[in-house]
Formats: sequence, structure tokens, C-alpha cells
Amino acid sequence: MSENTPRLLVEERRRLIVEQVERDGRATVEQLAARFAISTVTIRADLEALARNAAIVRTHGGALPAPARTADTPLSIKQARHAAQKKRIGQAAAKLVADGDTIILDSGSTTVEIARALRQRRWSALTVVTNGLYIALELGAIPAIRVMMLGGLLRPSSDSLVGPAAEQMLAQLSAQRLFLGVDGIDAEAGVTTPDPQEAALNALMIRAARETVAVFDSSKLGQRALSVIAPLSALHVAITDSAADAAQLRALREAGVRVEQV
Amino acid sequence: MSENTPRLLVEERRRLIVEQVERDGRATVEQLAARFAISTVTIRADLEALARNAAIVRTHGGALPAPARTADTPLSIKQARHAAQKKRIGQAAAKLVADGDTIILDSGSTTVEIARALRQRRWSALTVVTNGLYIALELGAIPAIRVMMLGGLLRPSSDSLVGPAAEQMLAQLSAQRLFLGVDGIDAEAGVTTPDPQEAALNALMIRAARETVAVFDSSKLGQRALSVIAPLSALHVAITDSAADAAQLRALREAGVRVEQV
DNA sequence: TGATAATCGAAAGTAAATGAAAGTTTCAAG
DNA sequence: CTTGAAACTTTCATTTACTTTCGATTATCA
Repeated sequence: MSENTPRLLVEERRRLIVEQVERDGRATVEQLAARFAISTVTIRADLEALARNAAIVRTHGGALPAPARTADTPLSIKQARHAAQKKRIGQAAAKLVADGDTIILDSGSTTVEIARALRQRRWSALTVVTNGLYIALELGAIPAIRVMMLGGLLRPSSDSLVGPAAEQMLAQLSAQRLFLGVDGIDAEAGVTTPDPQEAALNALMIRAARETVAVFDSSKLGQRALSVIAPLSALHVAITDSAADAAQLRALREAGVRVEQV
Repeated sequence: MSENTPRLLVEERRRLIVEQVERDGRATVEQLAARFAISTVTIRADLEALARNAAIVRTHGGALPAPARTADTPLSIKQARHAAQKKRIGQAAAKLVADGDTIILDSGSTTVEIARALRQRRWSALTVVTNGLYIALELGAIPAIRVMMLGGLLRPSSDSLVGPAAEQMLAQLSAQRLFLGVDGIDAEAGVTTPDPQEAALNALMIRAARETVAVFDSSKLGQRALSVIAPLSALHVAITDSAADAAQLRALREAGVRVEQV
């Protein structure tokens, strides 16, 4: 590997490191130093910087992939991950919706897939309440779907709206079903998300809906993010993919959640 | 490298930089300085300006492509009529905004141009209240701009939010300046728009702002739409293009409006 | 518990970025 | 045609960021 092109930019090198760690499941300091033909000290600096951003996990002598999305990753990146599973989950979730319903769609990459699946069907009347900009854009063009958007401060990393205004508005609404996209779901910690404001809003969404459906790809199982939304018992249905961990699913079922795998 | 071409315009050069970054996946400051035969300091200024608009990501010694916006974003904003005029009007309007301000941006194709012009400038703090989805998307990526979105029912034809929820939320806000995109403006009928709900919301926007700036291309002058927003006297400033009818402008001035033509 | 590998810290060299001052260009008025 | 303001550029000095080398220190594991 002759890496003597005009010399990599620092960020490029770090992106490559993350890639390698994700791909191989691991990487050693020596290995990386040899690959880029730089000193181990610099590699260590890189690893430390990446670990600070939770892009990887630091170990003695090397690095491992980061556990998963408990950190606040931009939507554009989340979208790329587990895209196929999310599509299937979205389609399964959309089947739970009946014509005439009022539903709440949380923001998030998985719930955007629900919106896309909803577009495929023919509706005579459907009301969708959402705080996600992209969900509103997906559904806005469908005449038979009434889209009500919660107002509030725009949270750029997820293109969603949060804050008191959204909460106040939500308090006046009520819906058949909530589809909640979760960032972490764990038997002990319950349902969690990285942003406290988002968590507060999500908790209110649960109160506003008669039934709560959590949608998440299997990588979220067993993860915990900073802010707690609710305990598992607040959920009625969970939809995830077939790679989900059996023990975690059992905990979900014991909490009274109907689990569906696609 | 023909040195006798009339020297690239700044915007042209920046466009080429973005192209190169997208194409090659990277670009270094040195490389770019050599390509355009200008100093590295200027290239750095370019990169900083582009990074501010989230067009690229800045790194040491160069730049990398910006992480792609969400997959298939329907950002295909319908190319409006009178696009050139609207762009100029947008830029003139943006000049009225000072750092630290709180402004209200109505939805509409002309106000989207104001948002784009705002992106070009450097802000340390700016709060934008809007009911337009595309405006929120334009400004969402700029960290120094706080975007507050009014909630409400999505009106598909204009991708804007209207209704009681938006009105209620707006009633609790106050701003230095409102930029109102109007569909009709006429000496007798005043400022008008086709949708009654939109008109009601716009009227509240006027009340929430200390100063109201109407923006419209000259084709709107003398037009009347269904719903009246306010009389001419409610406006403080009007920005339109140079093709505007002189008699109509006189009526505006007589109503106490400061008229600016671009 | 040692032996060994890995990490940390400080010093030093180099590339890149920043800030300030001064010179240009552009563009719109007078 | 001239003037003036605002936006661009450049040069030059200074500051910051990144990288390496070389000991000292701290984990890890047989």
C-alpha cells in the first residue's frame, strides 16, 4: 500500500480509521501506524479524538467499533445504516394504520420509512401529527392525508422540532396510535434517546396516544442513551428486525409488549 | 490555464471549488490556490464561507464533501417564476437584518430567497420564526441561526403551516421585523393572499413584529387575491423590482410605505 | 510478580490558520 | 466621469495545530 499521495488530510485519515474499525471489528495502533506510515503517537491521538466523539471505543493497543447509536448522530448518517431493515420495519408498521385514523409519527429515520410506506396506500382520510420535517415533506403532497406539524425549535441533527411550543400543542391533541422511533431500548433503562428535549416530547406523545408502537432496528436493543422516555411497560407493540437478540425480546414480552419481527 | 480570461467571479470560483470537492472527495488549500492562481488566504476565506453554508466540511489544509443531506430529499423547490427578480429582492431584504435580531419569515418563494441570502452572511446569533417548511430546511443547517417553526396544519400548495395552532404560538412571540411575501398588493384592497387561513396568520404576524417589510415581484402590484391581510398603511417597507408600475408605487408611498426597488 | 508492550509527557520542527493593514475591484450614486 | 462604500485580495507577522522523537510511566499477561 503506497499511501504517498499528496498526503491525507487529518479528517480523511480518521474517516478511514473508523471505516477499518467498523469493517474488521478492530484495529491495532501498530497496524494503523504502518498503514498510514506515520508514528504510533499520532495514531493514538487520532484514536483518542475519535473516541471522544464516540465514533470508536478505545482499548489498550487499538480500538473497537462503537457500541451503536447512543450518541446523537445526524439523520443523514443514520439513514444509511440498516436501511433495508428500516424499510421493512416501516412497511410492517404502516399496516397497523387504518383509514380514518389519527396517528402520531415521531421524527427519525425509521419513522420516515413509515411515512414512505403510508404514501403507497390509498387513503380517504388520515391525520398524521408529526414533529419531523422530512415526514411532513413526504406526506404533504398526498391530498387525503392531513398533516399537522408540531411547532417549536428546530433541532438540526435530527431535523425535528422540540421545546415547549411543541409540547403545548401536543397536549391538546389525542390520537389512536403513536409510532415512536427509539435510539435505545433496554430492559432496565427502558426507552431512551440522546436529547432530553426530544425525550420530554416523546413522553408526552405516549400520553397523547391510546397505543404506542416502538419501531427500531435490532442494533438498538440493549442500548441506552442519555435521556429516558418511558419504561418498557409504556409500550404496547414493538417492531424490529429478525436479527434481534432473543433475551432482550423476552424481556420486552415479559413487560407486556407485543413483539413483531420482520 | 488561460490567464487572460476576465478573472472568475467569486461565486463562480466557489461553485467550482464545491464541484471539485464533490467530484474528488477532497481538495487541499494548496491545490486550489494553484488551480485558480490566487493566494491560499483567499482560498481559506472561500472554504470558510462554503463551510458556513454547510456546502462542504472544512478540515486542516483542505476540505471534504459535506455529508449528504437525507436521501432523496424533495428539495426540488419548484423553480418559481420571476426567479431572478426574487433573488435580487431576497438579497435586498436580507440587508435589513442585523445580527442578534429576531425576524419572522413568511412562507413563499420570495421569502425562501431571503433565507438563502441570509445563509451567505456570517451570524453570531439570529432567530428566525417561520411557517415555511422550505425556509426551515434552508436555515436548519446553519448553527448560528435558531429556527423556530410555527406548528399547524400543512397547506400542501405552499408547503406552509397555518391554523389555530400556528396563530396561538405566534401570539406568544414578538420580533423586530416581519418579511411578508404577498400575492396581491393594491392601493384599495391592500395586501391580499388567496388562502383565508394564510391571511389570518399573516395578519397576526404583522401584529407580532415591530416593522413589516413586504416583498413581492412587480407582477403582484395591482393584483387582488381573495383574502385581505391588511391595508397598505400596515406596511413600513416594500421591496420590489424595477419593473414596478409607477402609479402603484406612488399609492404605496402615499400610504407611508418606504419603497425600495432592485 | 516481572517482562513486555502500550501509553503519556515534554520538546522541537513544520505546516496551516489567523489577524491586521493596505491595496484592488465592483457597483451604485452624484 | 468621479466618488465612496463595501466586498475582495494580498502580504506579512503571529498563533495555532499537527507530527515526531525520546525518555518516563503505566497497563497487561504469562
